[in-house]
Amino acid sequence: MKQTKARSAIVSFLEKEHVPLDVSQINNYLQKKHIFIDLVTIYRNLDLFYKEGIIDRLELQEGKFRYEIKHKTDHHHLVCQKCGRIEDISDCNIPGLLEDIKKKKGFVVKRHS
Amino acid sequence: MKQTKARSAIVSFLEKEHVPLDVSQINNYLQKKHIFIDLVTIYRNLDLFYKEGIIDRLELQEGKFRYEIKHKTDHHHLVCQKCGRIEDISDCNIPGLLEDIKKKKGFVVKRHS
DNA sequence: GTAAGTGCAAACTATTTGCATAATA
DNA sequence: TATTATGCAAATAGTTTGCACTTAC
Repeated sequence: MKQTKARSAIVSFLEKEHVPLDVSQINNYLQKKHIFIDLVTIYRNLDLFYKEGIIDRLELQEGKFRYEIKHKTDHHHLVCQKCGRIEDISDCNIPGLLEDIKKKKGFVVKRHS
Repeated sequence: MKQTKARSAIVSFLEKEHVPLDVSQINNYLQKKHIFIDLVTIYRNLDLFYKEGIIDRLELQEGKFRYEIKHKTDHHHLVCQKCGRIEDISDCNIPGLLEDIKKKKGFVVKRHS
């Protein structure tokens, strides 16, 4: 993977923010910083980062994807219905649940949301 | 809410199937049964059913919504990466988790996925 | 009869693809 | 220089809206 202006800018924005961002938020931020990157390039790089396991991609019932730098610890998101604020929760005993699922349902969970 | 051919057909299909269906699956089924309902009408009725609490709406990381008749018991979905089969899991102690979230984070969970 | 539902056309949002040009290693 | 990345245009998928016509109650 080559290092480019587009990639550095996108990754460092995702690292700075700690909430899941959608493509238009990323685009607006870059424009404000006078870093001009085509929307298509943003999409392509987010796909790449996602496939490489650098970022997570999630849906929060909005009909679009959001992206965030992969945390060390697994977690989920709380979204305030009034102000849209997003917070993390990380103590849901996911590993125990995944083990249960494997035993009871025979599914090995590769990814969840 | 008035009873119409479109609504009966959509609800009875959702009741018959027990997996979350997307709009094109619903549309294909209706066409096969020679029940001709505009896509827009399907969308409008699914929105209505969702707002009325008759059905659930979920996203399974596909970039689109799926709908299913609201179960009595809360549950989540296992999606097979190879064949796309969807199964339910219902024993994840969600009520306990929601109680924890209220205490620890101050969020009252109205809806989750 | 009147309010609510539907179809059709068109718009809109999110995302993807093709191809020629440009930049990285 | 060879490969990979980017920009621009255009296409596609999913969903929503406006408006005139139709149907349920």
